[in-house]
Amino acid sequence: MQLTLTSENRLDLNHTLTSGQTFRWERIGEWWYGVVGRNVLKLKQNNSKLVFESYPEEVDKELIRSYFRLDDNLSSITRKIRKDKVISEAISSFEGLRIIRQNLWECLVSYLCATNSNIKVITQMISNLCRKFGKRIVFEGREFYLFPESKALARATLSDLTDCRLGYRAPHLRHTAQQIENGSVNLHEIMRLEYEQARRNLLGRSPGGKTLLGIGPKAADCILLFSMEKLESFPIDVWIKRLILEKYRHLFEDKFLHRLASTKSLGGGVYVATADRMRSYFGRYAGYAQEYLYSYARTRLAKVTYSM
DNA sequence: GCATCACCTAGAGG
DNA sequence: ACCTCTAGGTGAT
Repeated sequence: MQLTLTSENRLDLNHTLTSGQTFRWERIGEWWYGVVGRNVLKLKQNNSKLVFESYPEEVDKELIRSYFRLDDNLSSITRKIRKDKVISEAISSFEGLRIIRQNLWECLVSYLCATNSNIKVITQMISNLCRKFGKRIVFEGREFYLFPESKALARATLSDLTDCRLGYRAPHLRHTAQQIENGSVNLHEIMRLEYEQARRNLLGRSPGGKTLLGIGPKAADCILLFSMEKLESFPIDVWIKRLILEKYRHLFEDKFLHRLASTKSLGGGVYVATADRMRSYFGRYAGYAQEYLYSYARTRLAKVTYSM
């Protein structure tokens, strides 16, 4: 099957799949292989043609369209977020980079695992989880695994999870899986709320403690952006922090910049204030701006540690 | 609220 | 060989 891209729904598969949003895609030769929902997907792009296959079920164009958010009018969005020279250069360097529409549960687990880690290690953790708890599918002689159901992770023993090299995240993940499984947290309901309200729910505290262990402001923003349709969400990780301290100082007061620079990990207050400012600057598609800036920062910015 | 600290892990650099 | 640091942070005190 194939799908024709137009200037309205331009897509760059490589930029999109290497942007650190998802941890489940692998490039083998000229094809990208990944697992989406119940199927293995195999994709390649020739200019405006997107060729795809799937297994075991045949997926239709609509699934591809939805997954890569091809209904977002990218040229209109980039026009709206192109506020300055920095973002402008980022957009030009990564044309066709899109936000991927991820599954709620998979996204939650992925970003719970992503705390204080790096892409390579995160990919390994997720892969271990899928191999241990997900359904196996053999396609073209290769093994693939579906993403495990919440039930499977809620029932998992702690040692099964630590075997997946999750480290201190293992009890967080099990607790979170149990909250989902017993219905005390309903991701679909949270998704229906407005950004602020949804974020409060993800970070929420209940009398007994935190509802979703392992989910802080950064992880919450990623979940909101990648799986809850909150395109205004602007997650701040170390790369975006570096970029802000280098290129967007003028948006903040000196005193605040000093605080931002001096804290190794962004505490709640500093994080929220920074993210709020960036959201108000870029507007309702701030999340797209963040993705372009993130790719730009990772490839262009020198690695400097800001500690004053 | 706000700092400080501990925490799994793999890999790089001294 | 060993340390130390870093990497898409969060939770407890």
